[in-house]
Amino acid sequence: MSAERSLSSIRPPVGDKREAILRAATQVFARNGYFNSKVADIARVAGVADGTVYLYFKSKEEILHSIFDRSVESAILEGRKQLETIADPREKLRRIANLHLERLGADRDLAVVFQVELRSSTKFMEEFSAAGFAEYLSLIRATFEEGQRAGVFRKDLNAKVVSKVLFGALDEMATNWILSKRRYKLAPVADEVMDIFLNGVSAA
Amino acid sequence: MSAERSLSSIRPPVGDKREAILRAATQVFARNGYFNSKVADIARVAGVADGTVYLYFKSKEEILHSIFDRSVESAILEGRKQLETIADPREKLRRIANLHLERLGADRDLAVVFQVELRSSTKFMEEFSAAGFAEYLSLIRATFEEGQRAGVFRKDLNAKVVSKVLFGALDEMATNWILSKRRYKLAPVADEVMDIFLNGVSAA
Amino acid sequence: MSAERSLSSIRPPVGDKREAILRAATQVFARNGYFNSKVADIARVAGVADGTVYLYFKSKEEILHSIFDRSVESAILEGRKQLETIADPREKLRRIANLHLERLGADRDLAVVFQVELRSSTKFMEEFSAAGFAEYLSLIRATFEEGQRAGVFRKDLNAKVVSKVLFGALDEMATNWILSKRRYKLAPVADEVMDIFLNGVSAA
Amino acid sequence: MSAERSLSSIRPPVGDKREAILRAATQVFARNGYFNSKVADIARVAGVADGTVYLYFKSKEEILHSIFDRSVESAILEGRKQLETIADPREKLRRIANLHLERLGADRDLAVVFQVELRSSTKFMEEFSAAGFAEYLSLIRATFEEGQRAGVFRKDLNAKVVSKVLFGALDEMATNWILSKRRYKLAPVADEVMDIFLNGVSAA
DNA sequence: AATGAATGAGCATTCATTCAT
DNA sequence: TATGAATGAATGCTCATTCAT
Repeated sequence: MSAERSLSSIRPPVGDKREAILRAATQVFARNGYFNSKVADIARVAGVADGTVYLYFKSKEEILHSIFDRSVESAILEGRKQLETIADPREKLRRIANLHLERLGADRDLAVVFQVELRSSTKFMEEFSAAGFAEYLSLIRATFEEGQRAGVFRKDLNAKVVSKVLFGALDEMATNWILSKRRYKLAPVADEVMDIFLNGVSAA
Repeated sequence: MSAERSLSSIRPPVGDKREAILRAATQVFARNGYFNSKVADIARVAGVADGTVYLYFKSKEEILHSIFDRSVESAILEGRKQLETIADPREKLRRIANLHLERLGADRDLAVVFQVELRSSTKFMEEFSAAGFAEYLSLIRATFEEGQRAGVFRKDLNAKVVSKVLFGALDEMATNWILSKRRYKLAPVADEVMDIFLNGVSAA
Repeated sequence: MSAERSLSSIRPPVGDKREAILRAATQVFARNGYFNSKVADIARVAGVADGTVYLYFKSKEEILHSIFDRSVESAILEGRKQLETIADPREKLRRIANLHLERLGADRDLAVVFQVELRSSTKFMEEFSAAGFAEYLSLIRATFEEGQRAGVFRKDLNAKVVSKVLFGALDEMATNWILSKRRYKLAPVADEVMDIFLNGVSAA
Repeated sequence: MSAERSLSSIRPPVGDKREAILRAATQVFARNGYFNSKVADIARVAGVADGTVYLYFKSKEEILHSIFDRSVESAILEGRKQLETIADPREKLRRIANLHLERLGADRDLAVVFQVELRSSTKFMEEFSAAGFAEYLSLIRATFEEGQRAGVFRKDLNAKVVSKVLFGALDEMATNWILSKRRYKLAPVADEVMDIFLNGVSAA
């Protein structure tokens, strides 16, 4: 990486502008809302011309999709990687919860886009749901089912519902954090949620 | 009733048009999204002229607010009323959860507006949060605290977090129901959620 | 007239509402401009319902015409009457100038409508020109020609141009008075104008 | 010049579109009146898209202001320049009068905008008055005062009133020319006006 | 690849006018 | 006569997208 940087010409590396546009869009969408954001604003913040945006993205909507895709993809990758080193399903779920809130807590603008802007239309929600989101829920469900088989989680519970309950609880924490006037750390909230959740789903 | 109708003048009852517009807007917003909905569409569905909408509402945004206000107000009223007849805090929370999902499950368009359209902008979310929503969360929290004092709920839990966990779980059920291709009854899901939740928060 | 008044019922005399609407319109047009004035505003100021305006006038434009017609008509009538008692053409023109500025100076709103609003469109200007205005200019011209025949005014001048010069000078005084921040009496300005004018047109 | 043209790119010169829009707007305003003119009409006549108008002007109103500003500015510049070569204050005023009517007489549409459209609202009149118009009146007044000091004009006259009398007379000539069905040259009328005016204000 | 001037479809809102009562 | 709720045509302006350079 250092070699690449030192060798690279003054011209920015390929993909640099694409990144800049995604970062700019995250900021602009978070502060003005998707529908009130102008492509020109994104271009200005990214330091490129309006037309340049269309060299990297087909439309304003595709930018929103890309923000989502990029983040969920990396979240799932990192999640899977970390879970490999953990054996206990309860610890696995704790890890998922922590990662979930850590990531959102680390980038407020990104969190706003995820918690607010991505919910703007059923159409988008459906695509959103169809894509990485389903995979994310699956990861939770699979982990829970693993725990059911291992006898650490109640076998009478519907794993699908359980995974939604956990996701919903975490999602609500993130949304509340965004909207809260008070400034507090989001990640630690994961422990409180897991306390309730694990107590609710653990086998006697 | 038939007598009343036959005697009443041909003129529609006061508030008829306002109601028609709110109903039409709920449908239109639900199907196209708030930002993609045209006031002309709402007027057409409501069976009035475009200009008539502005005799009852100051702006398109005020229509969205009115849909929210009217529904939350009636939900809280009904909730409080029903809770009066119940003593057990666990049963109270079950009742809240049931009402929550029953109401949304009874009107898919309204549910879409609540679960999707009302989340479209931080600005609206903040107002939304500030208004009836905060009151709704309070109702849950107060009920939980009542249970803590009565010794039925764990005293080591933060009531604020607990109320958000419950709300988040229910909210997620509603959102999933809307987005689901499968058609199922939403209200019964409340029991599954409460099974996990109450198990998680009940005192040993 | 007194008999008529004392005999009239509590109900306002016929024409009362028409008058009220014209007065209201003069005020509203003067303060907001013709195009920015709403018929509803006029109705409110006149103390009648919106629809009532249309019982007395065919359209908003007709109200403007009526304000003009009524005023010019009465101005010409009064002008002719007063001129009958004067023999000297110079005095006659002085009288016309005084009446012109007295009338406008007596009702600022009316003056604004005359000096500003009535000039808003060539279409209106043309009609305006065709109607009473031409008659008014004729009155000035005839008086001047009378003076030429009597030998008091220069015979080498074109009476048409002269009448426009006088009208233009008076008109400018009125417009300036309206736009001026300073509050001063308009009528006395007539003497200053006539000093210059008569000196310019009088025979040696 | 031909070389320059053949070498210059196909791209039109900078300011070309702005000029085209101003010219088109002058024509459209003159023929339909400011309030009845649609921005779309202006765009069509200028040969540009509707949106392009807003790349050069902030609003429809700004177009009107710009027409006025551009013309008055150039008129004052040219006026001052020509006056430098003249010594006699009487000749200077004659020159002003001639320029005034020559300019308006040379572009009927522009004249209509000046004599009619710019008078449409007190608000505009006030701005209009405050801006270049005041400067124009000052130019006349200063010239008259110069003549008073030189002993060629009556010292008993109020220079402010005198300048308005002259402006008003010229203004009326322009307005009448616009409204007249007959087609005649406007500029020569200046001499007739000045004949009366100078006779009226000259010292014995 | 990059630019940014140009495009033109799209829409919330206003308000003169009508008409059932 | 009088009302005022209802109408619906009309338009300034925005902004995502294109494309000549």
